[in-house]
This record gives sequence, C-alpha cells and structure tokens, in this order.
Amino acid sequence: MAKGTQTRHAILEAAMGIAATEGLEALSIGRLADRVGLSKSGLFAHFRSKETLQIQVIEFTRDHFVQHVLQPAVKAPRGEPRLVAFLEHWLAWSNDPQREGGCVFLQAAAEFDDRPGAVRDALIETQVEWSDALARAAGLAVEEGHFRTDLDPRQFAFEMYAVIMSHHFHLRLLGDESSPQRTRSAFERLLEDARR
Amino acid sequence: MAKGTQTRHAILEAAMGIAATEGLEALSIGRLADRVGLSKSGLFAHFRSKETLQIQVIEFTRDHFVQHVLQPAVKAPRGEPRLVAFLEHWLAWSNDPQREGGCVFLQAAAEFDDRPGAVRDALIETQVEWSDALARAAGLAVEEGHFRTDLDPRQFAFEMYAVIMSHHFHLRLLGDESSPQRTRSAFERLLEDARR
DNA sequence: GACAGGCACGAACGGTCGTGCTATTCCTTG
DNA sequence: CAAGGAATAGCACGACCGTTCGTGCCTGTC
Repeated sequence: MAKGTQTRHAILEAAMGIAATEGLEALSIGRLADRVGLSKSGLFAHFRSKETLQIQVIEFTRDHFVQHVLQPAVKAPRGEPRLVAFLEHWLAWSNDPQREGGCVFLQAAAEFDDRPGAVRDALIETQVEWSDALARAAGLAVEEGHFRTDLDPRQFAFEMYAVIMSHHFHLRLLGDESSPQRTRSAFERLLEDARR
Repeated sequence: MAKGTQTRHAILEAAMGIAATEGLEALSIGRLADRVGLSKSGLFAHFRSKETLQIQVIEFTRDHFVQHVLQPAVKAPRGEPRLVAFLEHWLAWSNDPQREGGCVFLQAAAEFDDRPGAVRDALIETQVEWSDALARAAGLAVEEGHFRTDLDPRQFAFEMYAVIMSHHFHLRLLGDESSPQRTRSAFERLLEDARR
C-alpha cells in the first residue's frame, strides 16, 4: 500500500471515532490532525475540503459496516436465520467497545436530516442501501416459507430499524442496561408476527 | 409579564427552532441574537453561559412538549385510547410544519449521548420523564383490562419509542412519505400484541 | 547527478466562536 | 416626574475554525 493511501486510512480510522462520539460537524481538522500525528495542513491536503473529508468518513464507515455486519450475516442461511444474524451483528457493531462512540450513521442522521448538501446525499445513499438489504432479506424469508406471504418486506425493515434505534437511544443516552434484552424481545415479537 | 421574561421567551422560541434543525451545539449566540434582533452581548446577559442557554432550551422544549402532546393526550380516556392519543399528538408535534426542523430531543439525544455534562443530564431527565409517562399509560391500559395482564409496560414504552424514532428517521432524512402510514401499522401491531 | 512527484510542514489569512467589561438606554416603581 | 435598577449595546479578548501558500524532504527515474 502506497504511503499516501496508508496515511489516509489512518486518518479515516481516527475520524470515524471522532464522528461517532461528536458528530461529523464537530469533527475538526486541527484536532483530527493532532490525533493522527500530522500537521493540520498536511492532513488537509489529503481531502482539499472538509466536506470531502466528511463524505469519505461516511464511505469509510460504510465499508466498515459492510465488512462487520452485512458480509458476516449473509453467510447465515437465507430467511429468518439471516435476519437474526443481521440483528446480532448489528447490535455487536453498534456497541463494539473497541470502537469509540455509538453509531456514526445514527449520529449523522440526526445531524444532517435538515441540512441539504453532498454530505446528506452520501448519507442517504448508504442508509437506503442498508434499508434495501434488510427488505430484501425479509423478502427472501417469505420465499423460503419462513414468513407469511402477505408480509410487506419494507414494513419489516422499517420496524427492524425502529428496534435498533430505540436500542441505541436507551443504551447510550439513558444508560439502560436492559436495552439489549428489550431489543431482542421486540425483535422476537416482530418475527412472531411475520411468521403468522 | 416583565420585559425580561418576555424577551427571554422570544429568545428561547427562536432557539428551539435552530436547535431542532441544527442542534444545540451549532446553535450559536451571535446568529441567535441576529434572529431575535438583539446584540450578542445583550442576549448573552440573559443566560451568562452557553451551557445555561442550552439547558433552558431543553426545558423550554419540554414545556412545549408537555403542552402540545402530554396534556392533550391525557384528556383521552385511560388505557388504549390514551396511548393512541399519545401517538397521534406525538406525530403531529414532531412534524408540525409551523415549527421548523424535526424533534429537538431526538437531535439532542444523538448529539449528547456521548458527551457528559449538565446538558446531557437535563436531556436525560426529560427523556426519562417521558418514558415513565408512556410506561405508566401502558400500565393503566393493563388495569383497564385493555391489555393482557402479563404485559411489561416498560417494554411497551421501549417499542413505542422505537416506532417514533424510525418514523422521524424515515420521514426527515430519507424523505419517505409512507412513513406515517408505516408508523401507524407498526403501532397497531404493537397494540394487537398487547391486547392478546 | 539532475529532475520530478508525492507528501508533509509551518505560518498566516479572514472569520466566527464564547465570554468579559463598561456604558448607555429603557422601564418600573415610588 | 424623578430615581434606581433592569435590560441592552458596544467593544475587545483569546481561542479555534477551514483554507491557502510557499517550502522542503524523501523516493524513484532518466
């Protein structure tokens, strides 16, 4: 790996951490540079604008997410088992003690839901992609006969998203330790209804 | 109402709007002053620190929320009807075209879920209060015989929260117009399960 | 050994931030 | 109507922001 690419990787890794805890706007170039051990200008040269940096952080996190959630889950058999795998990997990822902060996407979603621009567009793209993946997995569960045939896969994805968001909120903000268990209960109820 | 109180009210009203769209950190004293038609220092004198301002915005929004969601909903009969009223007023409030931006609390929750301090504490307080209110309402529905007796009111509140958060996300970030309908479907499913 | 490119540095720019201090103006109360 | 306190303005500060610029160090090529 070329030197430049390597440095960039290190920058984005650190940036992902800051973005998860403080958000994409609060992510400042000076502090990021300090953390990576670069000068402000040296770091800046890699991106040429803060907006580009923010977008690349989103894409970097997306790749991270695909690698740690999507790909492992797809190894599970189609249908319900795969959806369960999604949830478990999602929970593990969004709360990985190795990574700091919570979920970059949920943080960014709140930050940019009313701020038009390229960053918002990039964010929406990743979220739609993930939402589609969930709906597709739910559709497969119907095909496999695990779920009832009149199930709306998009509704399923909507509600699965809901459960994760509530989990994140209760655990990270309210510090509710029972959150993972509540999350699993809610998801189980979601599955039960889908099976009927 | 004394002049000071009146001005303060106007400031907080405007601040709530900015906080809803851009967050409590991005809420800057200079821009807020411009908007209200005050000087920076004149406005600042009302709060003496930015942190105090942020906390008062949270409390102001809380009062607003109580007035527009909690109080109207409590007029509905105990049990399921009251919970339905909660949802409808919540939806209406979190998406009131009169008010700008989305929900201040959801925005602030993402912003402060990893940032300790007085602001976070104030935020948690309001959220716990609201969560308790939901759980209590669910408990009443059990007492009234609308819900099954082994229902966990806290789990119900957790899932109701989930539905609203997903709604906010899908409507505001993804621009999904079917979000209100999906929200009602999800809530209906939640009720059905609680009745059994 | 001259040259080119990629990479990082330090210094500086104009701007905005939160926060003091000191006047001045306004409103209320006697 | 006068006095006194509350409310607001003006100004300055140090810190940090994103961004630009000129420069120098390495590494690899003719």
